[in-house]
Amino acid sequence: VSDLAPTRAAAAQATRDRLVDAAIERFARDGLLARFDAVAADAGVTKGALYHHFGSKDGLVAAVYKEAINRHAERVLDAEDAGAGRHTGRQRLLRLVDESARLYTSGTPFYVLLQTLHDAARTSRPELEPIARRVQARQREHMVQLVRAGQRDGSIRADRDPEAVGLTVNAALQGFLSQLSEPAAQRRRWVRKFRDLLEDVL
Amino acid sequence: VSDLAPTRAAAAQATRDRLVDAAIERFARDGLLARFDAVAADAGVTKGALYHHFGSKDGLVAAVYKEAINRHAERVLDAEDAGAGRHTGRQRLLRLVDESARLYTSGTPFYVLLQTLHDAARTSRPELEPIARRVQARQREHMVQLVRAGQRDGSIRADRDPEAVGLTVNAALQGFLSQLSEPAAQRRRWVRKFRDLLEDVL
Amino acid sequence: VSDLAPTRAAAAQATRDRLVDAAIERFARDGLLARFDAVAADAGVTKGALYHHFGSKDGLVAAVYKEAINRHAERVLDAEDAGAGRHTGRQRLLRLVDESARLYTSGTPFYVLLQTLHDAARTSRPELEPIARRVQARQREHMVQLVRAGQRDGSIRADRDPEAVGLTVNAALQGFLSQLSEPAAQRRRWVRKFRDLLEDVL
Amino acid sequence: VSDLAPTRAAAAQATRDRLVDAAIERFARDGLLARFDAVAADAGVTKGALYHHFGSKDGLVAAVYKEAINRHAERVLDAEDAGAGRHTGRQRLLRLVDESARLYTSGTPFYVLLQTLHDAARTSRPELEPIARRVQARQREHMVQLVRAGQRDGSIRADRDPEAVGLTVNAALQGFLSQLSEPAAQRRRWVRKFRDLLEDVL
DNA sequence: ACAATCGGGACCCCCCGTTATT
DNA sequence: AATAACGGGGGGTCCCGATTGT
Repeated sequence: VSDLAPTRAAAAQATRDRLVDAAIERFARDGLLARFDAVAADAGVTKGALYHHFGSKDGLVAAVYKEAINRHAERVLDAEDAGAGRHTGRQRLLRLVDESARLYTSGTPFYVLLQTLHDAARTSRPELEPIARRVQARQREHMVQLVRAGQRDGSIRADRDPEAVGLTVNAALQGFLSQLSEPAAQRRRWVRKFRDLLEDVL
Repeated sequence: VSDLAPTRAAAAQATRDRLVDAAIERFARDGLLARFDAVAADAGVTKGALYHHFGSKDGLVAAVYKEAINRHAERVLDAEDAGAGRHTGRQRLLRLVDESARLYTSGTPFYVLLQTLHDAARTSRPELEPIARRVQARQREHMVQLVRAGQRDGSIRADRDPEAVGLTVNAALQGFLSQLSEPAAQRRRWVRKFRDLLEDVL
Repeated sequence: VSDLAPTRAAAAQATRDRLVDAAIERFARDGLLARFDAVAADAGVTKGALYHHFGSKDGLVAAVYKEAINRHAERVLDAEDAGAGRHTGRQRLLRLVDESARLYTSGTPFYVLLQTLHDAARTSRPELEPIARRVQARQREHMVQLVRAGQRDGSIRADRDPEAVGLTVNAALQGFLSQLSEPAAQRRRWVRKFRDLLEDVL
Repeated sequence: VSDLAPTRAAAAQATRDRLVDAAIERFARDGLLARFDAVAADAGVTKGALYHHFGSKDGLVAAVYKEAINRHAERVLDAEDAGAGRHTGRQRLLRLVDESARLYTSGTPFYVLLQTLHDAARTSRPELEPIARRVQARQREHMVQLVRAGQRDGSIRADRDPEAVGLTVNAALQGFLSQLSEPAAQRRRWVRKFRDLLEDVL
């Protein structure tokens, strides 16, 4: 008749989503060491449900990581193509830099968490490494593609090695943004200086 | 009296050193979550000694962090002034990049640990933050100084903003080297490309 | 209507049988602490079905115990009357000893499980006790009957107390066969020695 | 000066002993599934101390098993040599049978526990197997020795195979006494009948 | 200075049972 | 009849720190 009444599978999916959301918030505030059932309690269910959906705490962390990555990617890609006027490779590259800086320095719990997850993947949680590798590779390739596009449309100097430029921009951006201990204003100032240098170099 | 026989204080210092060394090795292998008495056992003493010297586990971690930073700084500064010929700012900057890359991609437990400590300082262990801030600040300033020196001796283009260049090099280096999941060869290749780009830009 | 098409009830019975079979295998391998849904998964259904058929885990264990006892009894009684020639009480008694030894030392999961269930009935699972008592009583009586039959047909010395002999044979057999930790060959050697002694004593 | 003040090591040993005693009582009443800290609480300490002394619950169970075996062995060996008059092999063998029956049918928690531990060693707790094997082997050998001694001193018929007799007595005894579900009076009656048969056969 | 022992809390895992659903 | 989601409690492990002794 109608799907006004949530079907079984839909309700389960909703629960799962609530759990991921709750985990993002809780992990962002308390770190990845946050208690297992605190997350469940935040989502209004019990540990049993959490265990049912994710199998273990590691499973939950992995799910959160994937979800966080996807949400960030969506935002950044949206920004890249936003705005009026022409979209040269150079413009898109700079917009990506700006938007990444804006988001990561926003100080929102979400980006604190995302940074934490990236770190954990490299150090304390090797099981997240494959996920991290994939997202890093995708990001690097995307950067290099933007440089190549810029060279094709004439907005970026053709005598630069596109791979060198793309990788460097990516690395510098990461380097700047991972200095979480510095105040956001400071980091933004650095990125601006970096951006100006970039304008000269491209 | 005489210090031919090792004084009580000297013996204590020796124990303390052994503990720090053991902690570096153990943390490098098992991560910072390694057990408190595993470290002590490695050093041939018991937990009591550790507690006596460092007060708490956090105290030990902090001591290890400081020690690791000092050891790294020593090595890198040595390399910067090594070699024959003139030591222009440009040369010293490039040597610093090379040597940092060499060390961090060496895969030795020591550098795995150092990276882990940097990460922990910004995410899971806020008490390490002050230490991290100081070392980062020193590193950034040192980079900028090298660029300025290069501009004074004519080895680096004078129309670049020295702060922008120094900070960017520092950030990019960190970005490249923190990708621990990538094979060392890969990371070294990236740094080489970065170095070539740098030669053009400076 | 017709029962050409398997009726609902028949399908249910088939599921029940599959569950018992799966439980025998799983319990034999992992012990009675095996997980509830592991059994169900082995049978290709979920926990719910198990709960539906047996009410609880204890219910399943009890059902398995009864089933295992029946299967064993069938085999042993078959063997007792097998073979050509006369079937004196003595012969039947010795055949029962031989066959029991053969089966329990076979090392098949089934007999490992049967032994486990006997043990559990007397220690950790008092609810199985009534079942165990019945089967033990039946076994003892059967032994004594065989001795009495042997005395009637002249194959066993008449001056022995039939109850003493029957109970002792039963007990000794249990004692020998419950030494699961010893290699089967060892246990079989013991039973052979016991059999030889028995030939002299009967 | 004096050891009135309990030295450190002695106090620790006392704690350890209290823990073993508490575990014996608790396990005897509630089975081996008894809670870890219930034992500790009974002994007046906390889980931490228990963990310190035995490493794990399995470690505690193993320690309890060993201790229980030793206590039983002491009692039974004492009884074997007790009483006035000559100590022929035959007498000692029969006394051992009597005393074992008396103890195991005493219904004391201690012997319920001992039986439980024997069972667990063969089924649910393979890590106890080595301990069980050793004690069983010792018991078997002891039985056979008694028969041999009896044959040497003329109290037991020389034409019996001593190994067959010893092993059979041992096995039958185990078989009788492991029928925990039967009332003690019943089991004692059986053992008496067995004893009478034995008198005829030896 | 260092050792040995003990206190104690927190947390994840585990798994059984039940309910709503088809 | 059978499923899948969910509730919910309990236990062992772990490990830091404190105390007491030497």
